[in-house]
Amino acid sequence: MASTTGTRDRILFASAELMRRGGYAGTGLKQVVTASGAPFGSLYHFFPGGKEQLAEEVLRGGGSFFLALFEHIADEADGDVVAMVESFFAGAAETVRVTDYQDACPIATVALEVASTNETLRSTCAEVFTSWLDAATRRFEEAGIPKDRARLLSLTMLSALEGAFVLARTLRDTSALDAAGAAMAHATRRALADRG
Amino acid sequence: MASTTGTRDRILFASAELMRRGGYAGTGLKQVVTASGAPFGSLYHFFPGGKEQLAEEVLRGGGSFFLALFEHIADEADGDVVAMVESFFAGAAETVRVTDYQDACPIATVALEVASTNETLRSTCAEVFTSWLDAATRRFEEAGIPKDRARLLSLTMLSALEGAFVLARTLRDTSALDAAGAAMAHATRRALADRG
DNA sequence: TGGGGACTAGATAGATCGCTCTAGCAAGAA
DNA sequence: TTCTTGCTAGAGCGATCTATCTAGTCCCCA
Repeated sequence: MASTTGTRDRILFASAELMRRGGYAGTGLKQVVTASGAPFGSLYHFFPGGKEQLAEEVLRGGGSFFLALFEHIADEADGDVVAMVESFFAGAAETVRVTDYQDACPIATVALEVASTNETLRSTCAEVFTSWLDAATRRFEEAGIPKDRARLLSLTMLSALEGAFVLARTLRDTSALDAAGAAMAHATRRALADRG
Repeated sequence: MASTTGTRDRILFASAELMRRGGYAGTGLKQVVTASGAPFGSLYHFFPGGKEQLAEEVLRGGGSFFLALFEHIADEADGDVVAMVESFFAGAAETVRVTDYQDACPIATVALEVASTNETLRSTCAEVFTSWLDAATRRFEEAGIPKDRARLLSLTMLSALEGAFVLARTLRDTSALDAAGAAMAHATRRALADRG
């Protein structure tokens, strides 16, 4: 049924936006039903596991979306991993600006909040981050960078991206993303130059 | 009065720990009084502005502490900014490990959470981040790196640190901090080599 | 046409939230 | 002593939280 999927998706979409911006504890289920226009009963019909299940699906959904975005940018760069990195950071900066410094990483806000307080959600976030790291590592390896080096480069790149998101949202300024992007492009260039 | 200051500080200390780990919305005032052992009445005696004032002081306190830590490490490195960067990331990784992946950046969890939901606390976080960036920029400049370049390097370094904290806490693994630290040490070396 | 599953709708429970209030205690000042 | 000030102590307010529960509606299919 079309409306069935619609309601469930509207709940997920609204939750994703609210949690990405305000965190897990900061997002109330009342807010979710109001923002999504869905009836309260539907929330527990589609997500019998309650708020935690809802958050889990939001995290996985955001993870898949971001992964797909990365793969798309990587495909477009067509093997040029330096261009890929530059394009990825530039796109991130653009998104942050366009959304008035509200939308950055889909899971980081929740990830930090639940890391010490909710083991289920922490491990979900860990899986998502790992899927991103695996994707980036694969692209770097395909460009000829040795496996270990590619992994370190991916860790560094994702760290720089996540941290720049924190600074950008807080300072309302994308210069951290610009600086981090330039530095990561150079690190990638160096890794390419070092390859055998 | 000694006990006066003691109670106030105990409230601040307990709040700092709880908010650093669980965020602003995720930390209840009941939790704070329980953890600190302070009576509820004292909380509003010392912090008449309520939870928001408490958070503001927690953020500023954490900011000062972290700044002092950075300055201490910078002093110990005695002008060698590469050693300073390496020592800073290594110390961060050590702290994260020792606290079982609970204590990393004192303000990042709250910063992400309030960036879009509480303008007062967002700007407090912005001031703290700016104070750190200023301190780092000054150290890089003193090592002979031109002002603009020093600023970009500081932005990149803080981004990498904050993001590596996110990954470390979520993945329960400090390899992001190790990778980011090595990359930032190299970026610093390069900035030094480029100087006039 | 009638039965059944999917979904809507919202009242309500029970706990917890931030916060206010009053009362009392301890110690220095007059 | 007596008064004042700073702090302790916790009951309790109204609001909001997550979650449950019962009814009712809709539509497909037999």
